[in-house]
Amino acid sequence: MTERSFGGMRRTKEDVLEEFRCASILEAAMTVIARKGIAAATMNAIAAEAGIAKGTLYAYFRDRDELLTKTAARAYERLVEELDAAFGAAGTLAERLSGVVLRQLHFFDQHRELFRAYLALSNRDGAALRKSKQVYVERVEQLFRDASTRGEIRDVDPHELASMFVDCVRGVVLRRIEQKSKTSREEQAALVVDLLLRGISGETQ
Amino acid sequence: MTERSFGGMRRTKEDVLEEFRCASILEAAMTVIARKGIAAATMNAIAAEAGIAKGTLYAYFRDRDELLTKTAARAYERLVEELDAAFGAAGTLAERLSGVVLRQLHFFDQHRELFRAYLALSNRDGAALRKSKQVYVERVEQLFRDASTRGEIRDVDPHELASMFVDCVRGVVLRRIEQKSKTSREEQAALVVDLLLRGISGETQ
Amino acid sequence: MTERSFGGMRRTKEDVLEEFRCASILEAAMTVIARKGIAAATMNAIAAEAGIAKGTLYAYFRDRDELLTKTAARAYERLVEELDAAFGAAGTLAERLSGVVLRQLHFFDQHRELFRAYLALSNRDGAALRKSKQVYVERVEQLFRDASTRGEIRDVDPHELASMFVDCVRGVVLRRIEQKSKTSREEQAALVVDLLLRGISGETQ
Amino acid sequence: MTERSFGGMRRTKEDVLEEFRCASILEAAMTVIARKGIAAATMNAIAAEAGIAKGTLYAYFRDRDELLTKTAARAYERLVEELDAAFGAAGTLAERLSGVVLRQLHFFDQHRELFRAYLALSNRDGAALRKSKQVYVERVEQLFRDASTRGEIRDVDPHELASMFVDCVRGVVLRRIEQKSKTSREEQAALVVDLLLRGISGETQ
DNA sequence: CATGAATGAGAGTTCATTCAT
DNA sequence: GATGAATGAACTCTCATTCAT
Repeated sequence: MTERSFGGMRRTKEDVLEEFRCASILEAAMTVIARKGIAAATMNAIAAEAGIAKGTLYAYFRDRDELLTKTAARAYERLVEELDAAFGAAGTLAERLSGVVLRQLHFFDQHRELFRAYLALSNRDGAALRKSKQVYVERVEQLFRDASTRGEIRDVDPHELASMFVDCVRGVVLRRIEQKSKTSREEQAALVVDLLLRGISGETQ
Repeated sequence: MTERSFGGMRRTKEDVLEEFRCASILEAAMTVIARKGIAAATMNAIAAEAGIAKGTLYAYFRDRDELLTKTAARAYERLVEELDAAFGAAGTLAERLSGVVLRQLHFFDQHRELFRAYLALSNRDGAALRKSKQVYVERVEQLFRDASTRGEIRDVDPHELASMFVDCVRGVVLRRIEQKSKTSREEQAALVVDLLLRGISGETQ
Repeated sequence: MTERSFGGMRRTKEDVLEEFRCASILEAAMTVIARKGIAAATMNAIAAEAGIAKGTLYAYFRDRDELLTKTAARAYERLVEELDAAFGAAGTLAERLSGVVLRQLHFFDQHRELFRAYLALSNRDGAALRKSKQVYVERVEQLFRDASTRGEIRDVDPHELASMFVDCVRGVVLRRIEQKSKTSREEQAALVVDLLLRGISGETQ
Repeated sequence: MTERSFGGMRRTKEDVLEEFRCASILEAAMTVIARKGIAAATMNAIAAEAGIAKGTLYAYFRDRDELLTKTAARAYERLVEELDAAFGAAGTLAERLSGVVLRQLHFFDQHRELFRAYLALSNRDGAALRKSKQVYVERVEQLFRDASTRGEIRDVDPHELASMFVDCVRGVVLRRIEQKSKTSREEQAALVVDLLLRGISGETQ
């Protein structure tokens, strides 16, 4: 059971190292983008931030485009990881949605810089990015499907619904960061969810 | 009636000319961005599109950044102009919102390329842009204020409401363009407005 | 008859300027290549030699490849210009060929550095180069055609003949430069021509 | 019979190994150059072709320059080996020269790619290359010396003669490859030799 | 010794900006 | 004021070379 016993193990070891390097480069890219925007995220700057040589970047990513696209994808993954617990929580739709929004507000309150990276990166295109974005949206979508199954909500295209929800939350975070909103996270989360659930029609309902 | 007679007039004349030049440069910038994206919108390309010399751009804009930011601002103005009639129309909130969404979907269906410019430009920052964006949001906001006054809707922060509405519509347009949505504009508009008004809670309401 | 009289004239003026710039860049390229070889002929080095900025090169040549190929073409043109009188001279084939060889030896004795450029450049490919090379070979070819018409030589494919002549002369120049040959130009020229005309068979002929 | 018993033997053994390694690296270099040209012959590509690690190249060659120069030298050696039989054959000068040309045409018809390597490499300088080139020329030279001794040809500097012959043959091969000549190898060989022997003067001889 | 990940100097190229005309 | 040739800083990307494993 030594490392030598299984060739596969050694392979894995190298893979782990490579993965680790990739990850720290992506991390560095996110940091730089968060700090100075995407245009200033030069290969030079990213390499410096990662503490490696410029040329080394090209050992892990074909070119700048691939690096940035994968950075975007990684950013979405990070968000999904962060929200995983919230997505998996039990409760009514309202409770679960509130949980998600709250967690997201919390996450970006703590990693304000990261949000700049999201905005800057989310317009890029590329299969990898689209896939990661999709994963995120699908998690939200599932919440609505569940609620639909349980008869909690009326019948609406869950993909469109999830997309709109995501758009709204993104906007809320943006405004929160820009305007240093004084409203508490809880209130903001409640507002979004309340609107979505009850709509804005007159009080009589 | 010599040129000297009315200094003020001449001033104005020149101003008009300057404004006209500015406008056509911004127009050219939007065209280029729509066609090839923001990265390809070099000073060269914009000048060529505008039919003037590269150096002349600097007589009207301090640098590329100012030019792009003002282009973004102008893009929002264009949208507001386009939607002016819809904003001013009479009717219930639902009717008016539907009108706005519909008009916007229609506008971008016809000027699909323009939407690329919006996306590309909307993340820039700068006072001019913020102001134009704000004008757009405020027009929406007013719709909600009116409805609130008339008791059509319950009491919700109209600014937040308007912002979310804008976010949602933008998302709808984006998905419409990306996925070449088959749903009619009318259906999509109705869906958005319906959701916003009634929420998604169970059918019983 | 002022310059303004003819739009065409002004046009020409600009063209002349452009042509002049191009020419001096090509000159610079040849100098650099002659001095350090083709690999060291970087855009930087060429620009420095020409006394202009690196970026300016790209106003006159699409990229390095085009610049180098045109440099090669220009080098052949120079040679042809240099040999023009010799090609046009009257006399027997032997006299004319001797004149050509002699002139070429003379030319490269004076511009020894240039020869390095020829060697370095002559292996490149590209239509422009091929054409200029062809012009050179065709001038030689014509000498043989004339001689053939006049019955001075037996019937041999003149293109092949010219090519071989060119190859031989090139070799002679090369050896002359490398070994700092002590033989006089006249002797060397005579040798080449004599060999070509009489061949090397036994004295009895 | 331990390893220590014959230091000399071990030395030799290692030398053989080293020589073998060197040879296969040079072989690999030639293959790469023939396939993609000299510019694409990176240390990486050569190592990959040779099936060894990049760093190992530096155990056998000081740097890229030495490797390429020795590759050029090796290329000449290969040619000489190929022509060895032809050089050693009996017969008149005409027969022997024809044999050499024919063999060379044959060799490059079969290894057309190799010729690219020759052209690309032949302009390099360095003692090793010069020496190998010289060996090749000297073999040709010997043919002329023999013929001279036997009174077959008139008295001409055999080195110059050999060099010109080599230049001509190179040219013929080049044109043959470029223009996919339809003439048979035999005819082309005969032409070259005939010209050299009899010259081109009028038929009357 | 062989390896190949890491290095970093330096290549080609682009383009915002300036300024003499 | 308009022009566009010229600039040169800055960018992406390559690759010969080194050195810890």
